[in-house]
Amino acid sequence: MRQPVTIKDVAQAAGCGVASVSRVLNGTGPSSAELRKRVRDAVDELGFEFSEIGRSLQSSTTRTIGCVVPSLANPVFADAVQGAQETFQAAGYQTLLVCTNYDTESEVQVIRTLLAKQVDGFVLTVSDAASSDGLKSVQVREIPHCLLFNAAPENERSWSVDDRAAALTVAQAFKDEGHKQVGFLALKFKSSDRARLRYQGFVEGCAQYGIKEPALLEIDDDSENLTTLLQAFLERNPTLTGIFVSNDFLALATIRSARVLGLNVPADLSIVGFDGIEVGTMVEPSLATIVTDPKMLGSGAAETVLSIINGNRPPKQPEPDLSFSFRAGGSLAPPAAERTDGEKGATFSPSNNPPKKNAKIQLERSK
Amino acid sequence: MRQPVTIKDVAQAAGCGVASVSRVLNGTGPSSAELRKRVRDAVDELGFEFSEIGRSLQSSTTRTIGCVVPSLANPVFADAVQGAQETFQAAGYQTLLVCTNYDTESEVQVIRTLLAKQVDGFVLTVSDAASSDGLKSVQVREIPHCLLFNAAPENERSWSVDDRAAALTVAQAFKDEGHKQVGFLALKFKSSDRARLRYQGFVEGCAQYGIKEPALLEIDDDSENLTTLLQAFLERNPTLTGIFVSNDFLALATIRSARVLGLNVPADLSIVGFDGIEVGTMVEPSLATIVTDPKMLGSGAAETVLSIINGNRPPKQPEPDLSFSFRAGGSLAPPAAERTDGEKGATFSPSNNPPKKNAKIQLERSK
DNA sequence: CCCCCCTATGGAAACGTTTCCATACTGATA
DNA sequence: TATCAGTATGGAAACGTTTCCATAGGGGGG
Repeated sequence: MRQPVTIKDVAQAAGCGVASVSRVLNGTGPSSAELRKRVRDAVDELGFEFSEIGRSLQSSTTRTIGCVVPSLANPVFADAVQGAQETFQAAGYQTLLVCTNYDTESEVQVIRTLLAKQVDGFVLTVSDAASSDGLKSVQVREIPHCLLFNAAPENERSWSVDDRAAALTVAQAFKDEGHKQVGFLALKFKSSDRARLRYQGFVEGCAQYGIKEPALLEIDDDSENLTTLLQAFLERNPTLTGIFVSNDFLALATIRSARVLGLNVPADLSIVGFDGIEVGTMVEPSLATIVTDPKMLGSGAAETVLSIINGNRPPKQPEPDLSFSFRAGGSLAPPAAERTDGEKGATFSPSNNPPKKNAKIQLERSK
Repeated sequence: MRQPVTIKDVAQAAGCGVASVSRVLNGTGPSSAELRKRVRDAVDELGFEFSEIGRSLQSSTTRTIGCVVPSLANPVFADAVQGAQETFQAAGYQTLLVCTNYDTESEVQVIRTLLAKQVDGFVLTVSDAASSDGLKSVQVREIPHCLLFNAAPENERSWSVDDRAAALTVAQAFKDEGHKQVGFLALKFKSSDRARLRYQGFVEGCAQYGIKEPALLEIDDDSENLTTLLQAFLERNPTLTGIFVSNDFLALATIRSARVLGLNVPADLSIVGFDGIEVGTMVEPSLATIVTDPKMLGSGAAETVLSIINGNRPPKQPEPDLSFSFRAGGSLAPPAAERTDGEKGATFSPSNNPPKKNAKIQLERSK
């Protein structure tokens, strides 16, 4: 590695002072055409590029933003990060990304590290916004920041889905299909204020719609033995007809496990997810879920941070109750006992995009 | 934002010189117990933390790595980035992440920016390693780096799947099922050396196994109208019985489009994907695909960069032909005309995890 | 003709660290 | 007692920029 070509080398090669080089290259301050040429020639010859770190030291600004999320394995966060990163980049900022793996310990530590790196701002999804030490460090230093996916505590901004309201909607959907007893399944329940809010809203909604208080299944390890856990859960709650799963990915895994257990989704067990990832529309039956727009949220949080940095008014975010929508899908249907069409047990009945057996193209291809 | 507490403030508060503060805090050089206490007290009182940028200027090291990938929307890259990031973080390095959105223009530009930020190393997935200007900039500056997913040109290291060999395997799988004419579907074909290698290997494999040269369907826009394009493609190639799709996500979308067109997968059209994303095992029929381990690749590339930085021997990567495996799935089966079991047209026949209708749990729940 | 203002330029300070070097003190050895 | 080794400490340079300030020359207005 070699990169010892500094502004001084350019100045020497061009036969002028460093101040002149800086002025010419940055277009700040006057300079003669002749000097400009000499400087540019020297730059080309030496392949000079400014070092941002000298510049940062002087301007005490790094044009770098810290971005902290639990994981990229969940496409919700991947999309959000991408949205934030694009927005920042368009404004000339780079993004320093860290995943905490839902670990509170490392959450506070990485935030400290980013702080030491003198980032100009933060976009963060913390495990619990109300108690995060990492968030506190950011607050006391008064670094521009915005939460993402977290419920905003007092005096904080956050771009997020209204988890409680969304969960209410799910409860209503279960009610509309005639379910009387349902469950709630979440990963990392303890370390996520989002999962807690969803559960809370769901409990509330069930009460409101006359559904029995939902049974809670909380799993820690990464769905290694989801099938076993699900089986035990269903044996403990034999009259359950539906489960609200706190994210789509886990919901799909749950459907798979249900199948392994010989259950028909949705006839024996309805599943509703959360997030609205695209593959949910590609599977059979399609996944009923809460649709969100993570990329927009990430981008919005980024805009908010930029506005704080620039002293502008922060952008308006969508109304909380418009931050999500319910998407019907084949994985949610009336429980088998409730069915009126006698279809009980009809496994894999197509529930979206039903094949048109006689479609034009098939005829054409039949030879 | 306020953070004007520097080592000088600490020195003043502790009544000593800055050199002593540095020595005490970094544990370098001798110091008296009494001084140590005074310094630590001052630090606590002022809430001092080192600024990495002063340190970087002095040490000409940033403990920051540039990480460039096309997109995070594809879980393959998200996983790889996560793997790389974790490895770097464990070694005390932060990751500066940029997505190029498959745009060559911005690829070179962001690399320049990262270079100016004085990153200590790079992990990159470029659109075409053989011709990337961005990669060249990194090379001439002799910054430690490692490619990821790209085929390695001369004198370059890369952690990647052997795309060509994997595509050969796919061709063989099609042959084994009795397919005689197949197609290849890819997104961003032009701007990805990976897709090109897969195509090339597939063509080669088809020739080798006596399959007609595969028809190529290349789509640019994000599968907006995939169904229409697929329909036109199938009309142009009416005897096609299978398609190799260059990534799993697109493969799932293709299956959906095929269904919309009234086709039965796999009876009318077999699909094989590439990547091995987990949801491929959750859908019905399950997706036949090439399984890779992106997180491992990302982590490996990171290890390689670290070893270059530290002057160690780079880690050994898995043998090219062990970098992937074929996963059978319900989306690949003999073409309908070839079938011997008379099952033609049996839509949605379960192909994995077949429901055990009389499983214990179902009996228990039947009341 | 003097003064002032404008353009062009360079020197030097400042940003926050680390580290080299010098100084001062303490015992211990010769 | 003089010398030496070792510990404890502070001053100052260096890292690569930007920017303030000073200098210098030239032209125009009084």
